[in-house]
Amino acid sequence: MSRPLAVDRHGQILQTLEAQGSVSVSDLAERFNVSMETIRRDLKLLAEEGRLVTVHGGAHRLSNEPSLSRRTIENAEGKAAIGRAAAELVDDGMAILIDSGSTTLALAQALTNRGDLTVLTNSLPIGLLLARTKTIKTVLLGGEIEPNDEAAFGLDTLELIAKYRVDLAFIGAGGISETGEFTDYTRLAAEQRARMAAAAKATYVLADYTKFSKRTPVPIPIASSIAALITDQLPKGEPATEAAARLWPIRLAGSKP
Amino acid sequence: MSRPLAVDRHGQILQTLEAQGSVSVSDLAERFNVSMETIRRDLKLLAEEGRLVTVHGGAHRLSNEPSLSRRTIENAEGKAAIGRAAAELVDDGMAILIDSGSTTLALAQALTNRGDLTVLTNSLPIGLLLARTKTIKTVLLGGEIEPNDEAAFGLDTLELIAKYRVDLAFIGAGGISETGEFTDYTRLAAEQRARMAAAAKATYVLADYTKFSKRTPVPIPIASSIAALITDQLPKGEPATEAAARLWPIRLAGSKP
DNA sequence: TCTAAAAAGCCACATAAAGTCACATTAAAG
DNA sequence: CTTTAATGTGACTTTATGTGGCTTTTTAGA
Repeated sequence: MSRPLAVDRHGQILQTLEAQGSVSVSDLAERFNVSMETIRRDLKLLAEEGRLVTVHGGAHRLSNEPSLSRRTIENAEGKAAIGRAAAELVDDGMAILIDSGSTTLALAQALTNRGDLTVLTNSLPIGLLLARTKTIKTVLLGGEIEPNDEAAFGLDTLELIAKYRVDLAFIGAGGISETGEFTDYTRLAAEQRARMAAAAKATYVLADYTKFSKRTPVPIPIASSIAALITDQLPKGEPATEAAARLWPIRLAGSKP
Repeated sequence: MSRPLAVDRHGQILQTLEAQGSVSVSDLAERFNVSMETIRRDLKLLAEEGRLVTVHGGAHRLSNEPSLSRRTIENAEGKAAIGRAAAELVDDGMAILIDSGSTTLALAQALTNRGDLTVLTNSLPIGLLLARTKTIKTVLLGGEIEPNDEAAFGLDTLELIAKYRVDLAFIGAGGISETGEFTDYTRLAAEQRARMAAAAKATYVLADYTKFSKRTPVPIPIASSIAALITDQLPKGEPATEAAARLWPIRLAGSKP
């Protein structure tokens, strides 16, 4: 008795996955008239090839598509406006430093059609994005990668930052405290952002309006002054809003280009 | 007794393949009234001509859609096999170093379902891929990004490499010389790969068969010895093949260790 | 929140289909 | 009539799949 080709099954599994987003082991077993074990072996194989990810009970397609990672960003429009506003501050020939984060990623996207720039970043998505332009010289500040940020943090990163001097630094923040200070989730991240600021002649903080209502534990110890906070809107009623306005110059990014 | 022409059979096999995407050995044997062995010989021949790819039980046409990211990768199947073979050398708890390149990316893909590993890499796609697993601790060896490799090279990278010691290093190569040495495109890349090897207790070179016919200008000055060259097949007639086989132990991916 | 049943996963083993290789056979070519 | 290329055959190896026992995860109910 001849046996149906396993590759056909694999192809159809991937095709189904493409259409439906996810598949279950039991459905596939029934559909192809094979045992669940066989389907599991198929999925395991395809997962090893990086064509899907297995989950309990089945598999789903990998969410590597840039559309998805962008789709999940909170307040994407506001962040894009901030990114465009920040990009206007960057002149040709400058060396700049871009911190990790979704807001700073928007800045990087606004810079992709530029040339003659040197950009230092600890963010993998930003580094990859800018390197692909082939016109922007990109330096990745390496170190241990924090999976949630998809960026490098740690001793190595701090040492690398110390080796460079840039014209501008664009840093993010985890939140803004009632006293108007920028705060972060961890001591390390806060220190690293402070060092980034110290390596630049001028530092801009990029934070969209959602940050005004977020409280994170560690203040970022910024020694030098901040050139400005760039944000999209100032929420009224938040104590952080007025306190920050007293401490730093604020630039409001125009929403539409 | 007259015998039907083999070329006619070959043509019809390819035609069927074009229409159906895949064919099985047993179907073809029945259809042409020849033995399975004959069909296998046909498929093997056509596969060597690059007109189809054989799979267990039959064959399928190549130009399908091998996923968006790996579409442009030459000899993706061979590289995937090398990646899987290399992944078998990695035990839980190890710290390993993975060089940039499409072959080493295949290794990273084969490692995505693993945990309890520390991986150092200078490649952005590899770093991003492994960081997203959230189970593999990833360290990005930063530096200036080479757009074509999407990986970091340079003084910073060299200094970072020097700070680490790993169990295994997996490095790529631009080509293999007539004397069996591994070669690279630039002096810097060659030096960096040598330093990677020096940071590891054991070093494996991953190079698929296409490298045996590529000549690049700079030999990689590997001081310590190479544990093995992992490749998918050894092209006959290439002077590099025999020379390399005399210099290094060779592991063929797909065969047993 | 805890607990037990159900579902899913994993592993080792069994088996049949598929593959490989050496050698025999046969048709075509010289 | 020999030589050669293609094909078939049979022994053996490898691969794919199924099965059953056991563990892990999920779900539902107390």
